[in-house]
Amino acid sequence: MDEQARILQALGGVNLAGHSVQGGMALPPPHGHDGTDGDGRKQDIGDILHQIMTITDQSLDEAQAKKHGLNCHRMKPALFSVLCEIKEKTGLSIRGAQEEDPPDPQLMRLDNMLLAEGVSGPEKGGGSAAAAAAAAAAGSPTDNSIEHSDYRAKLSQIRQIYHTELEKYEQACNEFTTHVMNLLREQSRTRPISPKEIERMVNIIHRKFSSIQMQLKQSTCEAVMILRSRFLDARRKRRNFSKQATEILNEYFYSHLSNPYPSEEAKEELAKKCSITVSQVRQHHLSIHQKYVSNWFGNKRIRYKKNIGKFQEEANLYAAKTAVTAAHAVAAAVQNSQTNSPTTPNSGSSGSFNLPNSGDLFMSMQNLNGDSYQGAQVGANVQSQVDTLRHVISQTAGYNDVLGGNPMYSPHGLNGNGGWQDATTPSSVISPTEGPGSVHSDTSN
DNA sequence: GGGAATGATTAGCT
DNA sequence: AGCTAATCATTCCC
Repeated sequence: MDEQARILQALGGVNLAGHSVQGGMALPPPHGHDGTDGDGRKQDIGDILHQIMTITDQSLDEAQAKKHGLNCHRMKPALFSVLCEIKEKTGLSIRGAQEEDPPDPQLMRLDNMLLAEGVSGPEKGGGSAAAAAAAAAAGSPTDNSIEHSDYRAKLSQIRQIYHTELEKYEQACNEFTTHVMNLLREQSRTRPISPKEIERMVNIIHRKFSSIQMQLKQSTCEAVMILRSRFLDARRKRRNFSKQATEILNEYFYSHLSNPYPSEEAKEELAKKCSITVSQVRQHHLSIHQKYVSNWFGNKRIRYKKNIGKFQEEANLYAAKTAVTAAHAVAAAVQNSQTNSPTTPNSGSSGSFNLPNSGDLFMSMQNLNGDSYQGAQVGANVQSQVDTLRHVISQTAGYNDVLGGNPMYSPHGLNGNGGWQDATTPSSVISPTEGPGSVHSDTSN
């Protein structure tokens, strides 16, 4: 500051102290001093300075004329360099404060969300399978897809608006920026403006515009959320599976009671069988139908475990149902085994039962489960078949002992440590050992 | 209308 | 990544 004043004083006796040069503040006209003619030159310089300082306050035409006049002034080069020097000194304090601000977390959140919702990202291919990833709405395929297309139409509407607006903003921003830059560059011939300053100004402009963009993004997000809650939060709007589907799932569940964890393939198969036949959309790597199945099994397991007593009847029902099939299959298998060599990995050769074709019983289990569960798992599957058979046998009475007496029977599907086993320990469901009739004696906790 | 049933979602765990 | 357990939200059924 002092220095600035000193320089100016030396130059023309005009005291600038306390005034920001770049601020473009108008100074009181210097001729307020007594116009002692002794210094025409001083007066002259004062005038020039004053003109420079107030150049931004004038109308364009006026300024243009003045500028021209200034540029032609003989003292201009000297004055200009001095001003540049001053500027350099004062400029130091200005810059350095805010260079690169870190990305705004809120903005990032908005961006992420827009991307996730498919608003800001690349256009999703019109392919039939593509767009629907987000929409995991339950329900029948038909109204599902109707809701879908409706949703997608609305979403793309939003998307379009968003993009045109964004483009508009960007364009406006660019226009404004170049305009300001031109202006500043133009002025920099008259008053000292460093490129850095121009850059700074551009940054300020960009920041302003991006805050406007943020508003756009925010309202877009809001719109999407509303849309979502209207349509897709039909995610929560559940719909019961068809009776048939539940039946199929229950069949699988109770016939695999000792290990009701369908493999991925089994899930897919089940989903297919349950006629949830919308296009296969991959979520993560799980088809949404598998997800339905997974949900179902998750719920089923937990609810069964929580209150086995309540499900007893159902268990019996399905066990009987499937066991009939099983029995047939076994019968056929026995016949076959006399001619064909057994093909299954004989895990444990459980008792007198040879179940070479057990895999056919429930949706070709060999393929479904054998692959991923292997070893012990195969044992578990065989086990489950045996469970079913035992159950039905005990119910139809008469054959209790064929299998019943075998104490090694308790399932060993996973292990003993608190997993599914504890709760399902079959004695409750299948209870041949408890003697006939006591099947239902098992009450809740 | 109200409770039971049930599909979906979530946090937390492994 | 898949599971359990708790919970939410809707539908079913009396």
